[in-house]
Amino acid sequence: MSETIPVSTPRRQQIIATAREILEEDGPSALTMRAVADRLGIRAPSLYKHIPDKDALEHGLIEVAFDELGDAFEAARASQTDLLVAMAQAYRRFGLEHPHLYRLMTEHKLDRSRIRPGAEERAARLSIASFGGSQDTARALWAFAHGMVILELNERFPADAELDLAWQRGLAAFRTLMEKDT
Amino acid sequence: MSETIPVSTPRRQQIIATAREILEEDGPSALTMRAVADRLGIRAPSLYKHIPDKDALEHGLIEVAFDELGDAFEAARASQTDLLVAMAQAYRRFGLEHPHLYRLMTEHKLDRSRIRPGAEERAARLSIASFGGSQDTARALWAFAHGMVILELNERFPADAELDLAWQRGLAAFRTLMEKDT
DNA sequence: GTCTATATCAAGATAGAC
DNA sequence: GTCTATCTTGATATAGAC
Repeated sequence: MSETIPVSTPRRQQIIATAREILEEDGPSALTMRAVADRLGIRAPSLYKHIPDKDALEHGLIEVAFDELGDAFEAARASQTDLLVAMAQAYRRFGLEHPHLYRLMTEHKLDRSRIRPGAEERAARLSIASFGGSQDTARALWAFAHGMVILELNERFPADAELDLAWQRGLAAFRTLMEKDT
Repeated sequence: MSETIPVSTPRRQQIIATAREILEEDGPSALTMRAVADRLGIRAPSLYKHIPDKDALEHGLIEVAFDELGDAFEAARASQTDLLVAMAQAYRRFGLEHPHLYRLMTEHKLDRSRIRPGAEERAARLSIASFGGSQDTARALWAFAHGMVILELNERFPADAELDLAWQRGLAAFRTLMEKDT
């Protein structure tokens, strides 16, 4: 017999915000129910009156992340600089400024039934709609951007690699392609 | 007072091979010292006579993975088809055929002091030397390939996405660029 | 909505005997 | 080289009182 827990309450939002602080500051291994409770000044079991389980907590974080990435994309679209460059910069900046959050939202399969419908779609739509390329090209471009961000986060490029230049080369490649695309 | 354990013994290789089976079959959460020992018919503590700790075991797996990826690149270079396409196919195939191994070797920072010097370099050298592009372009291309593989493994593309086409678009983009490169 | 107490589980690793 | 026994740690989650 499982209790029904409302999806959105102030306390729940507070728990997710606290979880986010811990994740961003100390990484995923520090994100435990106990750590969240400690920071809120309560005991871990009390959390379960507000949120069903840890998985729900993580999906709450993913939801927030998609919302903020969407916000970043909207701001980039409004900027006056080259659109492709502006969107790429927004994406890269988000990843570098929120590495643990970025990993959380990209490193695993996503159970879309556990996040608010539309959260992911909005970010995807904003990123794709800006370009003239085909869907296939948009997917390839996303793969490039994700690869650049995650390999940088994982420190896989040589320490002296000029990643700004690698971004430029990649974007130049796709720009050429999209001008030829539908 | 720590015991010195030889880096390469038959038993050690056997342990790593067993660990690989478990990782590939059942994923990282199944890869425990106990599971490895069970499959070998011994007790977990006995493993520590042959390998220092679990981290060493994982780095042994990463080493094997780089060696095999290097082999795949060599085979691709010898093929008669378009080089860029052949290398990309080899990379993608490796990732899809060994998803857990691929994740293990790419998802984290790499402590290069714990793998055999040259293992990573060989794979990198084989992949880069084939192209005429700049280093920056090579890095962008790697990011594209990694992004395509890991997003496919994480099922992030729509189920009906035609990933062959996305690969084609991305490779076409980089090909155009490299023809203009140094 | 919070608490205490507890169930449950599982991991990596060491000591010391044989 | 393998064993048994054990240490140490830490996690998610539930029951039931207040």
